[in-house]
Amino acid sequence: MKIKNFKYDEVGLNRFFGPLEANIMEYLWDKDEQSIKAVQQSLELDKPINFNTVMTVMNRLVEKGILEKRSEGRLSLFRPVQSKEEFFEEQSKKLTENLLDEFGGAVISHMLDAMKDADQGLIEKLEQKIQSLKKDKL
Amino acid sequence: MKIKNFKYDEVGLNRFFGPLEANIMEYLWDKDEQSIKAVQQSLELDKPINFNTVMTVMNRLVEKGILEKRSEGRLSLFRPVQSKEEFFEEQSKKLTENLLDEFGGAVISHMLDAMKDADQGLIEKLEQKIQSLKKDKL
DNA sequence: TGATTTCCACTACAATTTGTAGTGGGAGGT
DNA sequence: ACCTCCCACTACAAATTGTAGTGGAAATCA
Repeated sequence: MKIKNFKYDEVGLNRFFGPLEANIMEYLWDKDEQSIKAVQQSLELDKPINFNTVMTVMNRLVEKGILEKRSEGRLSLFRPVQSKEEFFEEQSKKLTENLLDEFGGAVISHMLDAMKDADQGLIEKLEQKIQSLKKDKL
Repeated sequence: MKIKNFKYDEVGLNRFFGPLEANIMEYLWDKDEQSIKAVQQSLELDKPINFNTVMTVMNRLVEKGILEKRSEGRLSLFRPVQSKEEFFEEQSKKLTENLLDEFGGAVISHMLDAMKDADQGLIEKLEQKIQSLKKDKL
């Protein structure tokens, strides 16, 4: 099932997940494979959270293909299918492709506008990339 | 309220709206200010759609700040706040900024990768943009 | 062994979003 | 006075996300 939405008005993981989901993913990406209890106890440090609530959301993340579930005896252990880096890599790639498909050249303009005030090095890098791309085309 | 989500697995207006909302917006962007009845009758050509259904969704679009509502006697007329071009311009801009904020340079790489297989004209355009950017910096 | 604790499955409910549609009221025409 | 048209208000359904109860099975403890 994977990710379906990119939220404008959130930041980081919250762009892709609900707030509780995001906290769970954050923890699991930090700690790798963990039990529900471990996750729940960690979240509990912040504010009270029911064990069953955490369990339900984690199981839903499994259904969505975000987490993997493994049984160790009667204990269930959960782990992200992708690393955080892989996840962000994939999402940024998909979003970029989606944006280019949908809006084409306008995205390029916006991108350069946004970069103009910012990173000069990025523009250099971009230029080099373009040069090498042009060479490939010949 | 405005737009909150960008949907990966849809296309065009359906990335920003539900399917009925999208049809309504499509029609209003084509025809400008229209009554509910006019919209409903147009949609009806495709498949049966209840007048009240169209009305409810249009009123919600007003609440979201997408449409403007005006009363002409006892008739209500609706019109998009932005032109379709303005809308896409704003969304692509916001999304691009969001993407750069969130993922930085990775987006540039993905962009170039995506472009490589595709649009040669886009690369030219990009190069020109960079040239003019570099001039501005001097 | 019997009681208690731990962990999980199953189930259910609430809020939000989007599509759907009924009821009823007021305005205008016949 | 009646009928039609348009709208306001209300309600319900599916999906998504957060929340949590009940109960069963396994492990632990007395």
